Amino acid sequence: MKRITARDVAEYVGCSVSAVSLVVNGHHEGRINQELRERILRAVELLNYRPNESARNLATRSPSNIALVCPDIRNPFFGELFHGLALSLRGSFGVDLRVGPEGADYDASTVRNAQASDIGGMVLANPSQEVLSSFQATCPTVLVDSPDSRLDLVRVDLDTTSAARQLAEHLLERGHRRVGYVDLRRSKDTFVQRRKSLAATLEAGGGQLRAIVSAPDITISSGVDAFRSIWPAWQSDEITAIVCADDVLAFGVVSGARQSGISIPGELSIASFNDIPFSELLEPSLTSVHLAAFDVGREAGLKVLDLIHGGSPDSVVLATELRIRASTGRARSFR
Amino acid sequence: MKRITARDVAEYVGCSVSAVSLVVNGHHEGRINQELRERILRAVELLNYRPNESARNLATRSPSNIALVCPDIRNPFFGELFHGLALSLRGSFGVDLRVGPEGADYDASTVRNAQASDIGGMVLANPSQEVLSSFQATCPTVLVDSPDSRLDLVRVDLDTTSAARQLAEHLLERGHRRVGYVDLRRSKDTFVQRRKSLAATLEAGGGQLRAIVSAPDITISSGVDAFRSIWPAWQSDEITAIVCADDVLAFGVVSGARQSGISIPGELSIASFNDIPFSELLEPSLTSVHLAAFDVGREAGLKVLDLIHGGSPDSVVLATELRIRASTGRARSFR
DNA sequence: ATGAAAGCGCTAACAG
DNA sequence: CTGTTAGCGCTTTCAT
Repeated sequence: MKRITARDVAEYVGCSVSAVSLVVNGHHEGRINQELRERILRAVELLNYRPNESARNLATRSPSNIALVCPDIRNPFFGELFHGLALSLRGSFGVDLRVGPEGADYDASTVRNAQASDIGGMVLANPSQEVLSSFQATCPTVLVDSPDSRLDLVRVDLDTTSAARQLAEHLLERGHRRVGYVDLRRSKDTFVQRRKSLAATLEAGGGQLRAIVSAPDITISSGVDAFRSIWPAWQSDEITAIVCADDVLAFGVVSGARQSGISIPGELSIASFNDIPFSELLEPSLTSVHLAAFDVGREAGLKVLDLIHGGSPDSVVLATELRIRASTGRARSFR
Repeated sequence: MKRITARDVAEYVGCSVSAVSLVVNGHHEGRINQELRERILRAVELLNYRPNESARNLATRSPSNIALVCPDIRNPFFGELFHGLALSLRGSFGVDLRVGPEGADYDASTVRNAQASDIGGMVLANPSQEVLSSFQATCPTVLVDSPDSRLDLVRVDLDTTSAARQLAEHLLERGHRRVGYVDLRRSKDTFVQRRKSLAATLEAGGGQLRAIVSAPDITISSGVDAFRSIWPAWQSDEITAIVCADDVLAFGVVSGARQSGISIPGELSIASFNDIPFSELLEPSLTSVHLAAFDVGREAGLKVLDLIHGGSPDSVVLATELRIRASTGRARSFR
C-alpha cells in the first residue's frame, strides 16, 4: 500500500516535481507544454497518484475539512443538519464529523480532539454549557442552536423563543391550561430557552407549566421512562397536554402513553419541538414546531465559508413554524 | 486567528522546538527535566497551543482520520453504523464522513475526494456497482454491506441471504404466496442479493415474488410513490404481502397504504429489512430482519484498525435475526 | 538533558 | 516553458 508521491510521478515521466504539481492543480496555463502535460496526466492515471493532502495543507495553509461536532448523529435533527452543512460546503470542504463518547453528549475533550485535526473551520451543534464555558476557538467557528451565551462567537440560531410561544398559544387556544414538560437533563441554553418561553406564554394566557420531568438523553427509551415515572403525578394533577423538548423524546412519550392505554389526543395531547420526518409515522402524528435543521446546517456552512474568507461575524437567527397535526386535541375537562 | 506553532511556544519558553514536541507528545522520559517540562506545559496552556495535525501527519506518516463514505446519513441505518464505527475508532482515529451530492447516492468522485483527504483508512458503506467497478484502494479499505463483488477487498457483510430466507419462511408460514417487492432502483449487490434470496426461498415453498417496483432512493416519500404506482396492479394480482428492501421504504409503503385506507395487517402484510428504532412508532410495527448496523460499524472499525496494523485481510459476515411484529398477519384468502 | 538539523510531500517564488 | 529552491510545522535522529 505504498503511496505514490509526486516525486514518483516526476521520475516516471522524467520531469520535475513542480511540473507535476502545476499540472495536477491545473495551474499550467502557458507554463507547461501540451505534450508534457499529457505525459504527466497519463502517469498520474497509471500510477494512481493522489496528492498527499497533509503536505498540501502544510504548504498552502488551507485545510480541506470543516469539523461538525454534534451530540448524536442518530437523532434525525443532526442528520438533516449534517446534510445541509455538507451540501453548502461541497466543493470547498469535506466534513469531519465528531460525536461524544459512548453515545453520550460531547464534552470539551471531544472538541479539543476535533480542533487538533486538520480543519479550516468548525461548527458546534447544540453545545452544553460545560463545553461552551471552556471553549477557545482555534479556527473560524460557528455555534448552532446555542442562544444566549458566548456572544463573542458567531451563532446560527433558531428562533426558539418564538417557537415556544407558538406552541403555547396553540395549546391555550385548544383549551389547555395545565401542561407538563419533558425536558433534557443536560443543561443547554436552547432547552432552557424553550422551556422558559413556553412557561411565560402559557402563564400570560392563564395557563401553567405545571411540572417538569427531565430525561437523561434524547432517545425514545428515555422518553418512555420519563413518561412512566411522572404520569401518575401528572394525571392526578389533571394535566391535559405534554410538551417535549425534542421530537425523539416525544416519540418515547407517545409510546409510553400508548402502552399505558391512554388515548391520544382524547385523553392527552402531546406536542414538541423539531418536527422530524419520522413523526409522520405516528398515528396521530405529532404537532411540533418545525426547527429547520437542514436550513440551519446550510446557513452554518455558508457562515463558516464567509468567516474563512474574512466575512463579517454577524449571527443569524432562523424562523420557526408550528406544524399542527392531529395529536393536539381540545383539552378534556376534568370533573 | 493566527495559529500558535510549536515555535511560538519554544520562543516564549526560551527552549527549542524539539523540547516542545517531546513534552507535548509525552516522549520526555528522562530526556527533559521536570522544570522545563512544566514551563512548557504552562506555555502550551497559556497560548492555547494545538499541534498542527497536517504537519504531524507529514512527519509521522500516520493520518488521524478514517473516512466513512455512505449514501445518506439521514437513514438511521447509517447513523447507527457511524456510531459503531466512531466508537471502535475512538482514541485512535476521528471519522471523516462523506456523503453523495444533493442527497443522491455517492459516486466515484465522492470516493476520490475522500481518498484525497488525509486518511489512514476507509470504509465504503453500501457502494453502488458503479463505484465498485472503478475503485482503487489508496489505503486500507473495507467494504460494508456489499457482498459478491470485489472479492479482492476486505468486506464486513451482513448475512442478507439468510435474512431474506428468514423473511420468506415467515411469510410462507403465515400463508402468504403472492408477494410484492419494493426494491431500490440503484443497482447494489446487497439489494440484488436480498431480492434473489427472497424469491428463491418463496418459490421453494410454493410462493412467488410476483412483481417488483423500484424506488429511486431510500426515502419515505419514494416509498409512498412506489406503493401508489404499483398498488392497483398488485391488488388485482391478489398480492397479500409486500416486502421492502429497507425499513425507510417500508415506512413510505405503510404511509401510502394507510392513505389508501388499506388495513394492515388485515388486508395487507408488510415486512422489510433493517429494523431501525423508529419502526416501533408504527402501529402496527413492522416485521423486519434486523441488520445490526451498529455492530457492522464496530466490526468495520476493528477491521480497519487491524488492516492498518498489518492484520489479515479476512472478511467477516454478521448474522441477522428476524424480528416478528404485528404487521404480518395471515394471508387473507381471495375469492 | 537539550538543541541543531534533516526531512515528510507539496506549493510557489524565482531563475534560467 | 521548465527546473531549482525555499519553506509550511512537526518529529526524530544525532551531536553536544
